[in-house]
Amino acid sequence: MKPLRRDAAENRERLLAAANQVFADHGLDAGVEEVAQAAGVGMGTLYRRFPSKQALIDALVGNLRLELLELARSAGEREDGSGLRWLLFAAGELQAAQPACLQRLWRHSDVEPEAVTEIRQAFADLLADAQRHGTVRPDVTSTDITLVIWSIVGIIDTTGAVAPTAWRRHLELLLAGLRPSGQPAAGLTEPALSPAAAAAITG
Amino acid sequence: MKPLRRDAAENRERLLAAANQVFADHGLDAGVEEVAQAAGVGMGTLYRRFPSKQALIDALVGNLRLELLELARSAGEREDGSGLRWLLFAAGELQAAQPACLQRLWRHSDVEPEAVTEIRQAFADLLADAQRHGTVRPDVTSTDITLVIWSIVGIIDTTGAVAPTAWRRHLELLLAGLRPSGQPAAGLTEPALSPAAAAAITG
DNA sequence: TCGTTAGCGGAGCCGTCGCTCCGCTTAGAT
DNA sequence: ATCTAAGCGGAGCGACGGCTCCGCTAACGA
Repeated sequence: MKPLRRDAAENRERLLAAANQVFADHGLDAGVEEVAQAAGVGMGTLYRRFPSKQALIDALVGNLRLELLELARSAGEREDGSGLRWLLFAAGELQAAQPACLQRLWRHSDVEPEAVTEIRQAFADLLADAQRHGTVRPDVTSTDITLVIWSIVGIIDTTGAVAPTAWRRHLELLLAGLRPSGQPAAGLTEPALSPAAAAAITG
Repeated sequence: MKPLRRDAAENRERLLAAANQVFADHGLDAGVEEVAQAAGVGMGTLYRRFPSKQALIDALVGNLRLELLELARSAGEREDGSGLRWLLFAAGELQAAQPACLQRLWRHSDVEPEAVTEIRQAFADLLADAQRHGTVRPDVTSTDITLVIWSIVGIIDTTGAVAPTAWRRHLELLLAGLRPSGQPAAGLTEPALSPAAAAAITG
């Protein structure tokens, strides 16, 4: 595998950035021509670098999965039981910042599969850790954490364009649901979604 | 507006049922021809009854909104503070049973808009009621309930095909997050999603 | 029973979008 | 400075999906 010519490598990066932007703005249904134009290159260039639109999307998904893996590893270094909460918020930030391929991120897709399993394992370990520290109620399982992630994805997908931080409020409430009996509810730091914003989405 | 001929009316119903089925199975991207075949009618019949694919979808959305309005009204009759919880579960059941146009249900769309506002008002009233009864913590606002609904939609959208009741577990945890400080956490009645099912979705 | 007309089916039209092809350009080695 | 092959752009091809059109059928009032 010879290294790419300098201009070609630069165009590749531009394409990825443009695709991220375009798909985030107009959804994955956006046309490839729009991506090429946003990157300032021709269709030929796009298809020389990525054999299909799907491959382009996969590249974005792969990058995102690797970034998430990074986060999962740093979360694992925390030993005080706060890693789970930290990782959930960090993952939320990442996803809210790059909402282009959210669905694909957590659905069956062959890119970087080992990253996904390692991330899942990290979440399981962090959950056990939190339960050991008494931060999370004992009847919660690791698939419940998966549900938490999926729900955040759904919230970002719905509200992201209008209220990019609304997912935090949702996550805070959800984490409150994971607290053991007897613990007082933590105050909510993220302000509630404004009714106007909600109306803008629901119509 | 003259009433439809008997066979025509029957075909209209068949089309709605078929569309619901097909869209639920293959998403809204499913072709109109598939819908027509599932209904056992020709394309002409479909387009005589519904001027566009969008109109067909809107009809489904409208029906769902009206059914939901029904539920919201019955929930309002409960005066013991349990209406909110009841309505959330009832709405979840309805949505899980008819996942065809879930996204459109709660997004800007001009069909039956007054139903949507009435439903939203009902949720707000039920929330106030629950807070008066001390079932829900006081710092929760009505847009938080909107977030709850959106998150359920997201969960059903993700897990519906593999685990049609997983959303209940999620809702139970979320409701636990709404409980005031000091109240013990209610036990979870819905079993956790199996790791195998989760893996089937995430890959 | 008979006539009228709403209703029916499905081949095909047309716009869209993913993708390819090929003649020109230019980075980078010698 | 020169050469060459990797890279480039964008017109255009083919497939697909929403929608239309028109000759035939049958519901239903008289």
